[in-house]
Amino acid sequence: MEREEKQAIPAQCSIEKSLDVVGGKWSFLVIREMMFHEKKRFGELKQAVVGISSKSLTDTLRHLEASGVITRTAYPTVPMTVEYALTEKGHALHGIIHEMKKWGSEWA
Amino acid sequence: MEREEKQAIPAQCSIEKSLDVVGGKWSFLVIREMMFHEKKRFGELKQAVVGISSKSLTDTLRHLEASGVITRTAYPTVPMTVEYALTEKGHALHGIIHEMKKWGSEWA
DNA sequence: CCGTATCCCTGGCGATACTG
DNA sequence: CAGTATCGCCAGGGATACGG
Repeated sequence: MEREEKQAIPAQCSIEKSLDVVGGKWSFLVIREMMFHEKKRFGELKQAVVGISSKSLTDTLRHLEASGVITRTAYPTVPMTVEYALTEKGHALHGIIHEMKKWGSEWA
Repeated sequence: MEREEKQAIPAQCSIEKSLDVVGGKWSFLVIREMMFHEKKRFGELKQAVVGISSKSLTDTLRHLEASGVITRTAYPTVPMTVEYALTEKGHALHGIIHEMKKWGSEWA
């Protein structure tokens, strides 16, 4: 029987599940921006998240989108216009963001 | 054009400051263990945090210690005994851990 | 404007062996 | 037991160029 899963990465506790979504290097910073602005375009995010490259931003956005945390909406304008927004699941991350801001301001 | 001038990379908002402490790959999982057990020895942590290597655990512990989140106490027994514990600053991370557990259980 | 496609290099690990 | 030292892999991510 499968009593034993992979010994490598077995038990997905709630924290591990969260980390799988927002554990990336840039995840929190991207989400933070979106939480404060409701809608964000690619270029705006790239400017706001200081130091991120196009590739890393794309990767982060794709991952968050696949995780159901954000939505991507493309408008057939010329040039192209794309807007990203938090889903309900994404907005629910507010508690974590809030606690991190709080701890960072008090202790770090 | 009239954008708020955020300093290049070192723009340390509260979230970035938090990430600098607990943004590591294993940080949250190590802290989680210590938050539930008050005292933890090296070997216990290595068993509890499934998949972590000695090197990564050492690196994580050193970083957390340098950040003032945990303390390291070595007892001159044979063989050596070392205990790690959260500081007040470390215990203050409870809010973040709690929110991550909550979000992970509800959404992930 | 919003990406994707390459190239390439760093460093983050894991594995192993060894020490106090 | 609790690390340190060393090697080596390979994925992450930066830089650049280009396509829709």
